[in-house]
Amino acid sequence: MPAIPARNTGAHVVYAELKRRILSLELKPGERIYEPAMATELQVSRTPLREAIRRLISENLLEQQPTGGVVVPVLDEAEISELYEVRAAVESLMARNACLKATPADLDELRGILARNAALVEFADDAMKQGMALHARIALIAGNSWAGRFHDQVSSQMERYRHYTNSTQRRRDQALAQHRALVEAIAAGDPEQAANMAFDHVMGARDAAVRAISGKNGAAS
Amino acid sequence: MPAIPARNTGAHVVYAELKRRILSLELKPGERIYEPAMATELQVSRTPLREAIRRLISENLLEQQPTGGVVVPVLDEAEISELYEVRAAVESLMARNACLKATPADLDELRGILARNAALVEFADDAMKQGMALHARIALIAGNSWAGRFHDQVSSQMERYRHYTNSTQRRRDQALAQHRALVEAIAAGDPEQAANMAFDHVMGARDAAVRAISGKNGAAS
DNA sequence: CTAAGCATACTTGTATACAACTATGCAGAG
DNA sequence: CTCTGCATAGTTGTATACAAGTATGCTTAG
Repeated sequence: MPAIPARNTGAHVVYAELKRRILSLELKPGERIYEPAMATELQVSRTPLREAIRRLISENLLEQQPTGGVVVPVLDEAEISELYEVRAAVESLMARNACLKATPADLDELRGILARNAALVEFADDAMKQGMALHARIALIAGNSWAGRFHDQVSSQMERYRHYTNSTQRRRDQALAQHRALVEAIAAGDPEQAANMAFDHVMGARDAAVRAISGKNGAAS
Repeated sequence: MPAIPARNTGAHVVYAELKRRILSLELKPGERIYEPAMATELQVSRTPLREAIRRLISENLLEQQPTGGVVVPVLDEAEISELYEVRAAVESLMARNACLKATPADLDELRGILARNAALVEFADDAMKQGMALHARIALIAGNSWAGRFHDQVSSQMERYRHYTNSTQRRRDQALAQHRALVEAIAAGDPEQAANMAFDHVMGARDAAVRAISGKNGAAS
């Protein structure tokens, strides 16, 4: 029982389910959504379904066609690079702010996450989750709710590209080292350096992702 | 006649009208929206109205209350600072990218905007519009559509705070000088410097806005 | 055989009716 | 007098019926 009961309306459930399917690629990019069929499948009427669809359109997780009708946006490889860049900009800001606001307790927390991260560096999925945990914690310390919101949106979008950007062991080691350096920069109280480290770290991830993709394409074609 | 017919459904019209009222503060912060009354006023049924409302909630221009019912979000002065920071991060990224991609023609375009801006520096409203035109052009040159989207959202939000942040003549002169320096940094092809100039420029605007607000409050209380 | 026009089926957009839920005020017990 | 419980009015959430628009395939003229 959450402190705030948190409205659990049908439209919300449908929204969550559709979002899950989109991010997991269960709903394939390019696929069109027909309201009556989907409503039947999800056991609701078209009204709450439409509400969920509209919301997903706002979040760029569905696309309205000029002719009327919605489709799952196609994956555009060039977009990955853009998303990483925006994430870099936002995380850079967060690192800067976190640096200015972090308490000793916050620093302990970050180092704790780092330690857990180090223990899991060889497992791709867990390592990624821990990495996200670190960034999430920094976001919290930074205390800029708008930055947090945009960061969440970008992260959701990137989720769809997960399959393209599988990390290598080498890349994970590098990321861990960069995370360590970032936390130490925050601890040192140098906001410029913290911002730069965060930016470069994410941009490094971007480059790795772009290479991974062009590699796959190059091999395939 | 636009090349793309651009679906003009009732829900879209309602969306635009509500957004206009929210941004202009015609709908006052804290005010609740009752669907039947608003639907009658806008001469549509509740269905398209609700669709518009949902979309505005997604964009954080309306707020859903836990109990059910939507209100116009209250203006929180602390939020202005957050919004400026996010804008700084995004514009900084855009400046960096624009620097890497700008063609000679692009540079001419930017300098042209600067010239028009200089001519209007004493008129607060026009100066602001020209300033936005410059940033919009840079966004276009940067060619990161996601950054552009987020930038638009932040700009919309800031619109609501316009009344608080009236610029002074001194501030406008300073902004013009910074814009000139930014364009020259882009022209010089130094992405780091361009990014830093854009960041510092917007952060300067943030500080001015924060001072203006605390000044008003200090004087009032 | 090709292409234009039309009829038809289907999809989305809107209105309205109904159900579930929330808040407010009053009555009555403590 | 205060607080609890309930009745009632009003609001939001959902379903369904209808209207408007879109695409598809057939028919027919060239």
